[in-house]
This record gives sequence, C-alpha cells and structure tokens, in this order.
Amino acid sequence: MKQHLQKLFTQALEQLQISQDIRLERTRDNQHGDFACNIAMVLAKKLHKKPRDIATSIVEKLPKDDFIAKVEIAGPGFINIFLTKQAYYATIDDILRLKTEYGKNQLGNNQSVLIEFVSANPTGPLHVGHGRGAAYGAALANLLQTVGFKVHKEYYVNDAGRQMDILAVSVWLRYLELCDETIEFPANGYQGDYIWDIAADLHRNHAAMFHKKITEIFADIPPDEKDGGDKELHIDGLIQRSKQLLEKDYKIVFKQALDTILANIRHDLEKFGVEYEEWFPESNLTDTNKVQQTIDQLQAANHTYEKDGALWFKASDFGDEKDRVIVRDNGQFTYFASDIAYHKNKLERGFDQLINIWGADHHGYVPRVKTAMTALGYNAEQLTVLLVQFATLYRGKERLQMSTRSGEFVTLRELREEVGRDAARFFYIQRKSEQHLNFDLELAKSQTNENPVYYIQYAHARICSVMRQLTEQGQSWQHNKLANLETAHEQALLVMLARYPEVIEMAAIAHEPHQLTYYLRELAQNFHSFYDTHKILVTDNELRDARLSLTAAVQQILQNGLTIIGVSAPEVM
RNA sequence: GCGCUCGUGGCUCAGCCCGGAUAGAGCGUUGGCCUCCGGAGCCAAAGGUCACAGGUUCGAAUCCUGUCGAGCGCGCCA
Repeated sequence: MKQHLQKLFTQALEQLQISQDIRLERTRDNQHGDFACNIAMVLAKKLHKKPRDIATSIVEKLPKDDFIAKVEIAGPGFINIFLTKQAYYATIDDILRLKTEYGKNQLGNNQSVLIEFVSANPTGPLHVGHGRGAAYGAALANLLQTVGFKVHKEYYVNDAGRQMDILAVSVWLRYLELCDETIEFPANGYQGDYIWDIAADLHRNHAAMFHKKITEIFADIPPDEKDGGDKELHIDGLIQRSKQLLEKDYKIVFKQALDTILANIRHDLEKFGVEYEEWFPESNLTDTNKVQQTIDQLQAANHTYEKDGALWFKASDFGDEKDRVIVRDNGQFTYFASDIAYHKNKLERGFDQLINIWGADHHGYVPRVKTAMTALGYNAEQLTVLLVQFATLYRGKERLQMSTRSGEFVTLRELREEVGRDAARFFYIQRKSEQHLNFDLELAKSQTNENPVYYIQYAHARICSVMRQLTEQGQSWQHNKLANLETAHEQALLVMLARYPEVIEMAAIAHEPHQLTYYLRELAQNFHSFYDTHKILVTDNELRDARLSLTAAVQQILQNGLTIIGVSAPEVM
C-alpha cells in the first residue's frame, strides 16, 4: 500500500517537474488519516514557497485512485491521506489468498547473502551468552529470506587453534585422573564438568591405552601460575609434551573432544530451532594451505613486513589504527591470519553480501578484517558486521559470570529447559541487538506467564479455538461481505494487518527483528481488545463471516510473524 | 589516554538511522470487568524537564559540539 501511494506521489511530482525522495509515514493519530507526507515542508526551503501552497499543487496533480478516499492538507503543510475501506478489504483478501506467502517481497532481488553467526569455539557447551547471537542470526536470516535474499547460514568452527590443543590436554589430564593418577590440573585448562564426561567416554572406549607416567609428562614443564610461573608457558609445555608422548594417539584424544563438543553444540542449536546450511571448519583452510596462500598473496602485494621476528600486515595503510601481526615469531599463524583466509574464501564462493554477527566485544576487530579485504582487492563494503551486545545474566540481583574456562556458566540447554524455547527466543530478540540486555533468570523462570510471547501466542490459540467452535457446531464460513466491518476495533485491526509488509521490510533492511516483536505484540493486543468487545460467532451470518475473515487474517499474520522470529504458533496452550 | 556503544516514568525497553502534529509499550501500583466464542484476557487511572549544557532549524527525544555517568575494546589471546 505504501509503495502504491509512493508511486502516485512520484507521478504527481513528475508533473510538477520536481525530483525528490518521497517519504510517507503511518500517522499516529487517525484524525490525520492513514498516511502523512511531509514532502511539502521538505521542498519549501528549496523552492522558496510556502509549504501549504506546495502541498496544494501536489494534491491537485495526485492521480485519482480507488484506494484513496480523501486527501487533506493539515498543520504546517502535511499531506494527509485517508484510505478507502476497499484498500483495507484488499489486504484481507491478499492475506487469505497468499497465506504464508503474504508479506514476502523481492526487495533482495535474489542476491546471495552468507550470514555467519554464533561460531563459538568448540571448547565447551553453548552458554546463554551465545543464545542471543543464535536467536538474532536465525531471525535475521528468516527476515532476509522473506524480502527476497538467497540466504546461506554458516557456523565457522574454530577447530584448528591453540584453544583446541588446550581442550585436548584438559581432556587427557582428566582421563589420567580416571586412571587413578593424581595431577595438578593446570590453571589455564578447561575446568567444566563436561571435560570429565568426555574423559570418561575415552576411558570407557580405550581403557588405559593413553596412560602415560605422570613424572614423564610433567618433567621439565615450566611451572604453573600457582607455583609462581606463567600459566601460558605451562600449558604450552603440556601441549607439546602430550603430542610427543601420545604421538598418533593425540589425534584420537583431540578428535574425541572436538566431536563430542561439536555434536553437543549442533544438538543444542537444533533444539533451539537454529539450523545451518554449512558448518565450515577452520581446519579446512589450514589443511589445504589456504592461510599460507593468503599470506603469500598479501606479501606479494607488498602489504606486509617483518619486525621482531614476526610478520605484520600493514593495516594502517588501509585506515586501521595500527599494523597487525599475522605470523607470530614462533611461526604460528594468528587467529587474524586464518580469519583473513576465511573471509577470502567466503568471497571466492561468490556471495554478493557477507553478514557477520559478532559479540560487541569484537568491535575493534571489524576494521581489521575490512582492511584485509581491501588489501586483497575485494570491496570491503560487501561485508556487514552486526554487533550484538552481550546479555548480562542475573539470578535475582546477583550478576552471574560466564566463563567457559572456569566452567562457571549457565548453558543454553539449561535456559531452554527452564524457560522454554519460545520464551527464550522471544526474550533474546525483543531488545534491539546493540542494546545491553539484562537477562534475569529468576524473572524468566518464575514469571514466564508475564513474558509477552505468551500474550501473542494466546491470541493465536484463541483464534484457533474460535475456529474449532465453528467446526464443532457443524458450520463453515465464507470470505465475503467485509463491508460489515465497521467498528473501531475492526478498523484498528485492518490497519494493523495492512502494516505487516511494511514492518517486515523495515525490520529486514535495518536488520532489526525486534521491530517485528513489537508489531506482533500490538497486533495481539488489538485482537484481544476486539475479541473482548465483540462476539465473533454471531447469528447474523454475514457479519459472522466478515469477522471470521478478519480473524483468520490475524491468525495468519501472527503465524507468519512468529515463524520468522522462531517462535511457535500453538493451537492450544 | 584514545576508540566504539549506550543514558527516555519506580523497573525493563520501543521511538533516533530518515527532525514534524498531545513522547509510546510491558512489568509494577491503584480502581473496575466473567449468566456470553479460552480471565495466560479486557477497560481505566496515576506516573516522564527524553542525563546535562550549548548549537542548527519555522520545529529537536531524534542532527552537531561539549560535559557527566555506564559498558566494551585498544596483545606476537581467541
């Protein structure tokens, strides 16, 4: 509807030989009609004319249209458009005809988008901090798909770095404890209970196959932190020693740890309703020498130099604040190096746009990756990084820590089991992503009925109930005679329904799924209010059918919207 | 110190990108509503100098500058 009106305005302006972007807005007050346009005031300065005079001449040129009932010039020069009832009845017709397709458009023009999100290191289970990225990414992917993008969801699995070695060593040490050895667990090891579980599996399947003497393992290893040493050197020493002693078997331990945790993550995400087209392993890049090749390319283009034994990328040549190391003095690639290779790989796969969803603590990292893309000859504009603020977790007034290393965290699984998938997903995206989120577990658990998600779902369930009643009475209905919809409640619902495509479009373009949650709440509210005031299943068949048409349309929109944000639309609650 | 993000009723937040007509919700508080399609509901009331100070503008919660306050980032960590 909005687009339709914009076309009419464009035609009017063409006749006046003015070119200007037209901005139409829904009015807050229906006294001002359905849409308002402030174009006359925008043009006033440019044309040196009074806004109201400009408005008058535009209105004169506005083509006649079945959907426009009345056009008024108001206030300082607003052009207010009043739509005909036909315009709103057409919306109902469209919704009931197009069903789940309603609200879709071709704005994205079938461009391909790779959207990468969560990508948590497989060193432990997903915790509630990751949940927000998961919920946001999945909802955004759905939105982009709805407006006509070809969406490819991807999880980048960091399975090749030092962190993974630390994980493997942690598992191995716990395994040795299960072999009745007594060890000092390293300060920098992973301490969570899940490490024990993996170790136990290892012990069950391989018995004492990986058992080595403790004295042999810890001989000449730099002291740990608690003994006055450096915990990093200590763990690095242990990694080296593990590889020496276990030889080929190291891979078995490593793989067991990785596979178990990854399976766990996949399972959690699946249960959370988040699915990916691809799980892209970092080892894919390292094993095929892609990281080295990328570095070679940067070197060949003279974008690197050596200093203090390390290889640096001249990021500052491309606008970053300082140069960045890509190969450490010990010969290892930095995380940044494989990230450059990964983004190069993404672009080589031919995607038109890349979207990364990162925790806000990575914001300093954004220019770094972009400069690398520029240096490699790509257009950095193709990459959009969306930052999601971390959720601060509270249990009542107590602020909880979330550290994978120390093993102190609430897992995504626990959250899902305690507050439910629908409530959790809704809770995560109802706030703007770059807004800090206070997630109070007590509140989410104890007052789940007050979560707005139930309010919306209840509206849907209520409608389903009405439909059931009708069937139970052995009746059916036909979609016609919408002219009977005259009350204020019905009018308000018609307007809400007509707004849906506008909300979808805006939410998708702005990457703001929370817009949709607010809309759905308002729609549900309008419905509850209508339902409370007017009976739907009245004896007058024509009025009943008109109200059922409206109701069915509301049901459809609730379902469409909830599906996009990953929340179910239950028939009963 | 530099950079990024944020400051809107008691609490949690929309609105800001793209300035516009009385600043909106939810929770909480107070008072009403079930002989009637599901009360996880409805109706109503109280409650806000939009952090502060300047500036731009016919017009600023919205744009600009500064101040104060909060969070995060500034590693050969990932």
